[in-house]
Amino acid sequence: MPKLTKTGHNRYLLPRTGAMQVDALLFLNDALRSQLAENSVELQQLCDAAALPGVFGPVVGMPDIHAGFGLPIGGIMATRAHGGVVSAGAVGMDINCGVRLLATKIPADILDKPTLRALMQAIEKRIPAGVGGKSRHHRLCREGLEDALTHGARGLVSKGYGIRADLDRCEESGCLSGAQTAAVSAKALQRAAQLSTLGGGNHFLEMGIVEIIEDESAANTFGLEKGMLTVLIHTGSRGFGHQICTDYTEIMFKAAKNYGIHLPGKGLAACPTDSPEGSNYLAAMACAVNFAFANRQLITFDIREAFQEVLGETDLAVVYDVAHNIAKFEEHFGEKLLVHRKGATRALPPGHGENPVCYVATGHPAIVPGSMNSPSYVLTGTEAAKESFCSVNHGAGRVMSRSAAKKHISREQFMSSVGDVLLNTRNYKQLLDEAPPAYKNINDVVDTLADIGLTKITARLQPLAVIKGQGDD
DNA sequence: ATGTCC
Repeated sequence: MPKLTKTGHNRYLLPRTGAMQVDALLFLNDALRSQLAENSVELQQLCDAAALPGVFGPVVGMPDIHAGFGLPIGGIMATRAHGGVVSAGAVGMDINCGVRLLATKIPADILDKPTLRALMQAIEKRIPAGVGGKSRHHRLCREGLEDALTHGARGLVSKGYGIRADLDRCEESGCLSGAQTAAVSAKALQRAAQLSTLGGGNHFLEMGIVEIIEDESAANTFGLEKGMLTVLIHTGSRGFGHQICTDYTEIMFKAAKNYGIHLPGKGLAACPTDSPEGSNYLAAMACAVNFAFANRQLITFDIREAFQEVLGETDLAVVYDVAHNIAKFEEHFGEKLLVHRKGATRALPPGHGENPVCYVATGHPAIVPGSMNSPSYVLTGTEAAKESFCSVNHGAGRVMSRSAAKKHISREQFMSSVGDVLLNTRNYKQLLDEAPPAYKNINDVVDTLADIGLTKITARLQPLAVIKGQGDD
């Protein structure tokens, strides 16, 4: 493995060596660099990805990088659309894990704690959270599933679960083309009954306040105003996407040798993009992408209903909905590429034609969720971000494994790290692996990119009330 | 991330 070499401010390189076809490029400040061990798993994973056939360099590591299954989380791997490979593990288990931000016209300071608690309860009553969990929209899951998988949020809006403006403010307008349910296993389809559930792990629903505005003009365009209440939805394709990743990792792992592909491990199992295995994966992946868009659309519907019940208010406007685990065909450096973003958020620069019409002048918002009491960010892409295939980070990134967090974070540390934020804690021990000390400092992570012009900060959101999925104990 | 190992 090559030595991690500093090449500039907040900039490191793993120069191509051995089987690597291309370099790996990382963005780290001094604090984040010191948290990354030489020869660490995440660095090895970047080098492994750089050795796949048809990879178009560099493989990129974001400042929130940490070890994942195959490609690290916080990793971007572009492959040639023709002559390259697609890897299920390089998209991730939670296909189209992503965030949707809603803006309200409600000044956050008029909501006292009992009102916030009432809103939390009205939301929790409607949206199952935690591992497992069955949808309360049973009829939709039964009769509308095919439509949700092929048309995503668009299918739901046409059924009355939202408005046209919601779709205008979603990546891909809430529907990724190319979805084919025939490419999805029966086992995965069974797990699709989780439509409109939150899930566990790092997923959450959060009410927050627009605390700082750094780019007044972009904030205006996005409908964000200082002091106003926001709602952030962080979830993905649940057991459905998980099953598709598992299924196709197995299929690709077995088929790779037929294409003469040497795999560094199962996590990066890959097949040619135009092979039957590769194109079937992309057709199934699109179903999971659409499932997640539909999931966030239904959750939006439920949250609007909850606000109606408690406040008599349904004016919750979608600011944007963006994936951070996805593979998409895009053009970069004049080449047609398949960009795998795993724990990385697309951030197109101003003027880029793929922006939604309403956001062409600013570039679409790239929404970066914090964790519990950590702030979330609204960012935009820049011309300089073309270096990272128009991508920014996706969160803070783990600094402690789940098991290490459960072992080392004390009750006192947990309580003080949560501070004044209202949390639906049933048993704090279940939330230790999600507590802020288990993560890197999100301000460091965002500043690492902002300092070198790879992104521009629009606004910072401070959490007020957070709903996390938990088990029964 | 995940019916946290069919």
